[in-house]
Amino acid sequence: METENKTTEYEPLNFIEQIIEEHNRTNRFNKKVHTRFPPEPNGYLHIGHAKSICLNFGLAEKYNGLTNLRFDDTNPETEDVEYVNAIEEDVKWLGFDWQDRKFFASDYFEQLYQYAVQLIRLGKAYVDDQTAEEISNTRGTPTIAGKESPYRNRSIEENLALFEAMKRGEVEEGAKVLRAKIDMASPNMHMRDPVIYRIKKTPHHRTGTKWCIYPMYDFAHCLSDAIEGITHSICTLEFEVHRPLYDWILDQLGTHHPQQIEFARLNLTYTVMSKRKLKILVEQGYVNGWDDPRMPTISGLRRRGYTPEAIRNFAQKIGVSRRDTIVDIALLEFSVREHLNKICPRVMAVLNPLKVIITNYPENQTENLITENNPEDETAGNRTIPFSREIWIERDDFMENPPKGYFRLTPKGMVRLKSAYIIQCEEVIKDREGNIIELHCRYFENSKSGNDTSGLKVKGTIHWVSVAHALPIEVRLYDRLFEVEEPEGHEGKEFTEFINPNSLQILPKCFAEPSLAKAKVGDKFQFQRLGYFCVDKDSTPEKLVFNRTITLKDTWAKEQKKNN
RNA sequence: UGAUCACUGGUGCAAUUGGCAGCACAACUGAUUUUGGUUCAGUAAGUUCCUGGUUCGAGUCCAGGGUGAUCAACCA
Repeated sequence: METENKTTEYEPLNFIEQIIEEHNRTNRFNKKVHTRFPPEPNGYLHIGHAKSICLNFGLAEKYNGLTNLRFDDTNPETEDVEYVNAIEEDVKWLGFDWQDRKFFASDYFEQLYQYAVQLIRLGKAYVDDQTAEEISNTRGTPTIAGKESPYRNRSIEENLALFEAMKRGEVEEGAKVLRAKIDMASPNMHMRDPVIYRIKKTPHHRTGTKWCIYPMYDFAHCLSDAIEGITHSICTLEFEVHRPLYDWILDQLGTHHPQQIEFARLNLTYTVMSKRKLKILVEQGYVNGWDDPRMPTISGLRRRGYTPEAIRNFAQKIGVSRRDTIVDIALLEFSVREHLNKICPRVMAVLNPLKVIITNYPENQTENLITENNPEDETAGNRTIPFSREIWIERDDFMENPPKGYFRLTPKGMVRLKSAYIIQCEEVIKDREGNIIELHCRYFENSKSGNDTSGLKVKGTIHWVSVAHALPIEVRLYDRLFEVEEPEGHEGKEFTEFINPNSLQILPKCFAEPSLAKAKVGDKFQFQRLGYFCVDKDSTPEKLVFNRTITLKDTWAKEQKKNN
């Protein structure tokens, strides 16, 4: 019984929040927090971006600030509106709102140009006529200083005239660039007179052919942040070595000066995350598009049946730090299960059907049995399910020679049909090859769920679907896309060599209870005892297609695996 | 052989900033259960990378070492 004061509420802050609170203490940004999420519209967002989105919007929310959505569209060769739209949809779906603050770096091309002119006037930038190769060759290495360009000391007037000519399109692509004049001997390669403008005579998806010079990331990003009044410019660790340049440009130009803060990008076991590798998966046909449910893209996760809440909770749980780490995908899976368990109605569906004939049940009788929709949610209510003489059960739920501890159906064994009766297996019917094709069972009329006077005690309860009322459905089972925890970085081996050949299993002939007939694309259910499933967009009026989002935890399967 | 940044149970993050190393996931027991789910109770798991220093006291500060990551596109 020590001092109780230890338990006074103290919410630990992550390192970014600590920085923000320090800024607030010292009044660096007038106690304001204004972040931004700055994707380049050249690909689809993935779960790693989700971490960044949750961070940026979450921080602003916590400190009563704002977050801008800004497309970093300074390279017309790779960017497209298609991506702009997809990105907006994904951010919205995750539950974040940038209100009227959707911006584009291309909105600032004129201002950025003026800033570049100002830099030239300050004698801090020059036009270089060297080729890309020459620039590269004279940059030096981390241990050897670079060589100054022969064009480095042109007069301000000449630089101004040349840059103007570049802007007017009078210079060939690649013939000249604008470089910041910093220090060719800097131990930081990014400070060795970085290129800040290059000529590209490619139409831009928003500005068309108005511009033929485009700012480089380092020049455009810091100034876009400054223009928007960003306070905390949060980016990933690889930009850490860019920070001196970020600061240098803003210092020279004397603008508003946000604080760049770097954090470690998300890595997940059994997953690849780089845009380049995801692109390979799509383009080489390892998956069926960017929204394939096996992809770690936001659109893939959405189609797979993940919820925004699950992803946000996941982002919360993994935290944020500056260490290069790899998060166990089990944590993501835990997050979906946790949320889906709360919200999903329970239904019955049989994936690998085995027919059971209840020999002592009247031939043309149908009973409507009552069952609860969700034991986790009292308000979810009940529904009825039809029961009749012939039912489908899961093939796995019957074993002729069961291992110890198996408590489903066995020859002469008894089992409870969920929300229905206890049955006993009396006869196993096989075909000529010895495959089990049918089970003959009897049921105990007085064992009806909710009204059981049989006194029978059974260990197992299994799910079932009435044959006469069954709704045929297609089910797609997904497993991890890779067979190893870390598919990347194996010497002499491509990450594609680790692809799990069984990551997708299509079951075209499954049966669901009839209540599912009115399910719509995106609807989510727990198929009792099997997992969480959602209706895929490939569904047709004739046939619903379900994606398995994630299995239920299965301690029995785990035990069996161990015993193998 | 350069610069910068990181090292805390298997994994990811904490430790009220110098005061008894804790949470979650994963793992393992058991109870409950008409889902082998959920829930509940519990167990195990750490030389806080190493060595030294400062201090009454170091995961935290200092020095040296080790390991890892990042950086040499007219990509972002």
